[in-house]
Amino acid sequence: MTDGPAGTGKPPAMYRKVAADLGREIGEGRYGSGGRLPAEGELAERYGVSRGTIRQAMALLRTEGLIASRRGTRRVVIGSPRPQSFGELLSFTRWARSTGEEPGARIVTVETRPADPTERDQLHLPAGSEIYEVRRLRTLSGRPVMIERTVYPSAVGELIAELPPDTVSHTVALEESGVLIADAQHTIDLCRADEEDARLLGCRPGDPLLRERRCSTDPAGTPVEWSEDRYLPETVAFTVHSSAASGSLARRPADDA
Amino acid sequence: MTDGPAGTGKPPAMYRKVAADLGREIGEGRYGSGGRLPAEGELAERYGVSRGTIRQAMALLRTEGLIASRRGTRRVVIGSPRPQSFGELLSFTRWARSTGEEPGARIVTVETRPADPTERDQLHLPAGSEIYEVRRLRTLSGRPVMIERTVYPSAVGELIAELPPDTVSHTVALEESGVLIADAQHTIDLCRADEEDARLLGCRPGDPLLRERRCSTDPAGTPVEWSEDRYLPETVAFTVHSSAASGSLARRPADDA
DNA sequence: TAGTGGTCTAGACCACGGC
DNA sequence: CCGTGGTCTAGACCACTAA
Repeated sequence: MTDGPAGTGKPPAMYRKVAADLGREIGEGRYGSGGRLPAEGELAERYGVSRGTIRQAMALLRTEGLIASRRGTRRVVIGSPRPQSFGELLSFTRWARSTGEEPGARIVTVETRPADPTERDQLHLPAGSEIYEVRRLRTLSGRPVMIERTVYPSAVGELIAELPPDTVSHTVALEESGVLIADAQHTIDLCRADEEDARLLGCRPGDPLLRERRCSTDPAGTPVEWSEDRYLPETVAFTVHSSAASGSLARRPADDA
Repeated sequence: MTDGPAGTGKPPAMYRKVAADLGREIGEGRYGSGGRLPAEGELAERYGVSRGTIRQAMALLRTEGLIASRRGTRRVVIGSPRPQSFGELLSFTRWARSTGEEPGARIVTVETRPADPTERDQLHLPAGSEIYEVRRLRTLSGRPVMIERTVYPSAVGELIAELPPDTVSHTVALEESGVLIADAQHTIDLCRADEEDARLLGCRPGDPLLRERRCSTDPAGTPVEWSEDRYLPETVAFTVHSSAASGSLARRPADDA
């Protein structure tokens, strides 16, 4: 919830502290659902900062879908704090732990091969580039829930290949190697289990799966991974906030890829 | 793409114009994929505005997933402009038209009844409140693709009930009545077709459908609609951008509701 | 009318990246 | 080292809401 940029040890900016405070207070119900927040000026005085800093904090809370605002009236609470940070979105492991489940991973295949056209496009790679592909079966408390098929550009893949085979969280391992993820573009739709999916997940070929495809980039805008995750239904749902002010969700015609 | 607050006739703010310009230029490939944008100072001079205004524009482009930024280097292009505005996300009709398809709607049922607990919770209604429920079959060029089940609080429902029965876009009609939507919270998962879904969509009961549930609020934070849309697979996918700076997407344990 | 958020300015200092 | 974006300040004026 309203946490700073992924695990960098920097002292957080003031506006992040303010946003975190307000987010916590909103979660505690201090303002009630639909209640009004203090005015910008009042908060500026309370924290001893300028109005601009308060407004930065408010902008954060707004993109998180916690508050709505218009000219003329105080800001209004419209949501609860996300229990989930960006890190927990990208890392199955972190997400599972935050829900109290025990995450697991079983490597199915690891290979290096030339990137196909889709992979080259997603990862911004020139023709003929080699990529690393890792397929894993992910489990929650021992129960299979998802097939993860991740493609890394070779520079990143080499880091992955050196990990101990029992490493549960590749994302966390990459962070510890200095590979941070700053942005991701996701596509969510429905697909059918193939023979391999069915064997590993314990369902039948052709059974429907919830699919999330994702391309993640580092702070410099360089693609770091391209992943396709296939979930058993009844295990996860995705939630999104969108607003007229920013709008990060879109619908699009069904896939072809 | 980078458009102003839903169809209000106000002259757009300067930072929105700058963002729209840059978004268009990015779409035209002027900076290339992975290319660098002009520096803040250069843009401030070019547009004759202060650095703060340019930074507001950049913040917009950033939440849209178009650019990445870090201290020390110029901003980098990481995406293409969304072909889809917030309006096209909320309105099936507008979305369909923007893709060149002909949207249709067939009313299945309209009723008023007391809100159930889930509906009261989503719409912030007190116990005993009446709601309007509208079920419609949505089509693309005559082909059934989605079942829409929308619940409105009575004040909004009364407006809907007065519409001509052949009104295709309820969302647009509401806007014209002054009911604007500013924020929405979405949940995307997979569900199974019931008897009614199957009959209307031309599939079999139990067949998998892609489900989007949505609660939309007006600029004051008041809930305006609570909708559950069930799409035939192979007709749509959802795309989301998320970033460490803001993060509007989350994963959550499967549903119960 | 008084209070509020939306927009914008013109500065300042700092942290980081790349040369 | 210099250029860049990140953070913050202290003002200003306006548009809108609610009393």
